[in-house]
Amino acid sequence: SREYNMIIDRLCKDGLVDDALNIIVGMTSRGICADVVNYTTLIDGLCKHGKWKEATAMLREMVDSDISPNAHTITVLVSALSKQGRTKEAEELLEVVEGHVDLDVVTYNSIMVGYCLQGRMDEAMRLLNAMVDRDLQPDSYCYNVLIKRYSENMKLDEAMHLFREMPLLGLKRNIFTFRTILQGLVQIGRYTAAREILNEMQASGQVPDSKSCRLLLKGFCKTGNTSMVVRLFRILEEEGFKSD
RNA sequence: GGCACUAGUCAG
Repeated sequence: SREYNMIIDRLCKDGLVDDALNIIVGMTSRGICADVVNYTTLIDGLCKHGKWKEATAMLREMVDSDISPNAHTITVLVSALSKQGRTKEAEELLEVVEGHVDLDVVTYNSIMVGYCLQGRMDEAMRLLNAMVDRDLQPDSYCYNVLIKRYSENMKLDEAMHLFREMPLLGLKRNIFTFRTILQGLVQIGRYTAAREILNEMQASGQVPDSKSCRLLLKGFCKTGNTSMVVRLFRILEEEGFKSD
């Protein structure tokens, strides 16, 4: 069934969801039982191509075949709803399945992203706390999303607070975390803070990626900070001017 | 018990 799933997934990601659906139909007609992974993969494909009706039909078919949805399945649905701004329905779905399905951080994060997209950061933070309440440890991914949205909304104090909180919770700040916070700081002209973060980053052994360097370079060029410009230029040089 | 493995989160 793994082999089938690789095909189903490939077809879905190539936009051939109808063909993917036919694979499942073909499986059942040959007496091969599609499993939760197969259904989830297809439902994800259907959701991502706007075929919500078909997606819910597949969910029903799955449940009718006595296959219980798992965290992945619920995440796929919740994520689709959230991205359409249907966060209320997404939360309702969670309420229905809580206690039956072991939801994980990714599931809650998907709704959190939905609230972020609506600019409802208070609700997004509520979801972060909901994870903790359910004994789920929010991961770097969750924090990166929040930091990014706070930064984009010019709420750098909130963003910085989360950024500082990460190591205290044992969360590793990766290249995306740093890029996001640097982007935010440069955007509102907090160059000194940006420089300090760069120091911190290098002190912790992280190499700033070229995107981070370039956005910093742009900022420090504007302020005429020659030493920083030179420093950033050197980092870029060592990386060989990659264009990611 | 450990590792690996086919699906999910704005890291476009």
